[in-house]
Amino acid sequence: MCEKFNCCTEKRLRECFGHAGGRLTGPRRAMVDFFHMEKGHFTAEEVFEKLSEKYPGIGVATVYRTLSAMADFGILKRFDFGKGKVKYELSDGHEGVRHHHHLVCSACGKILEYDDFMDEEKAFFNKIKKTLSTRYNFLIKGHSLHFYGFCQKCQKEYEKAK
Amino acid sequence: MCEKFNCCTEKRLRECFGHAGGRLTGPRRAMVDFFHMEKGHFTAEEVFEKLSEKYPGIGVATVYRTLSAMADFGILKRFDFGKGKVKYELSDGHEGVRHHHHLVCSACGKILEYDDFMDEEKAFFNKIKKTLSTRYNFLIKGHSLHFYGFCQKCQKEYEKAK
DNA sequence: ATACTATTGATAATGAATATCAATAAGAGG
DNA sequence: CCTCTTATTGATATTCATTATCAATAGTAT
Ligand SMILES: [Zn+2]
Ligand SMILES: [Zn+2]
Ligand SMILES: [Zn+2]
Ligand SMILES: [Zn+2]
Repeated sequence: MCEKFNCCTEKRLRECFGHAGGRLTGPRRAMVDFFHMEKGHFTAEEVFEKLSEKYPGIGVATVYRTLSAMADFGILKRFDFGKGKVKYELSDGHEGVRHHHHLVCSACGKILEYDDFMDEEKAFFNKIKKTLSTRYNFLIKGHSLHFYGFCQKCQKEYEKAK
Repeated sequence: MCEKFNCCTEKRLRECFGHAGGRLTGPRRAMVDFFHMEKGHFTAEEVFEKLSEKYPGIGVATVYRTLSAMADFGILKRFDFGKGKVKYELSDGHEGVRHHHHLVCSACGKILEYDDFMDEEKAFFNKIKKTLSTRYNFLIKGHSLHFYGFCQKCQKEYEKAK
């Protein structure tokens, strides 16, 4: 199962789940597999529904719990685009996942990814981080950036409404 | 009341509230005043509590409705740092409010503001926006950027836990 | 002042996320 | 492989922020 993904070894997964003796259960393996196979951004509800097909009987609570654990540990990245539902995606560093940001449609909620300008961004943000850390006595662990607006499909409606 | 703030004239406020004949009511004036006087970031609940002192009897529903209207129109800026509660603050362009971003403490939720590097940021983001708009057919209306990590007070506890 | 109707506020309802807890199953040890 | 211990599961109840409902109220035009 998870051994297929050398980005998430069994050892790493055991660390992830429970700081003292986390068990590698069926539901947890299924969740890990899900995010390694299906690329994209999912709400807890979506994970529950899609996963139920392959893993019937899984409970909603387990999905929420496992998502939290994986996000806290760093395997998943948590997003909150302000639509009431939190979304998760495989974090940077996994096979085939590069650091990227999102274009979020305010109308239909569609999410586009981009990874252009990442070198320039890195240079800029590193400089910022260094200064802010010392100036505000703040230990920076990460950043969140996204652009919001309207996707191609929703632009016409927006122009009409305005 | 609101006429005190030439950044939000009565005309502008009437536009804000209801696209056809928005009435300038007591609660609405009170909300506008609140955000012009108290600088900072507030949840709906906080606005309700603090405002209740000066405007007894105001209802929660009205607070939520008015916050949404003001944010949709652009007087307020809406934040969602993923703590379950949405926060609002007076948007850029109001007297004494400059474009800025936030350092959010993952432990205690404290929010620090910074407006350093805004010229460089503007240059960088403008370039990005132009490219992304055409490349992804996306109409960009704004961006959201924040750094998360640990404030001075919470850094020790974090190091201990890790 | 009168009438018309947008708005209010008390309250019910929604819905995402979390807590509860008996039943289950992972893993250790024999 | 079997047994025991206990972390984890999943059905369910619960929380809590936000939204919907609707009769009463209050802006505003005449
Ligand atoms: Zn769209
Ligand atoms: Zn993504
Ligand atoms: Zn803190
Ligand atoms: Zn701010």
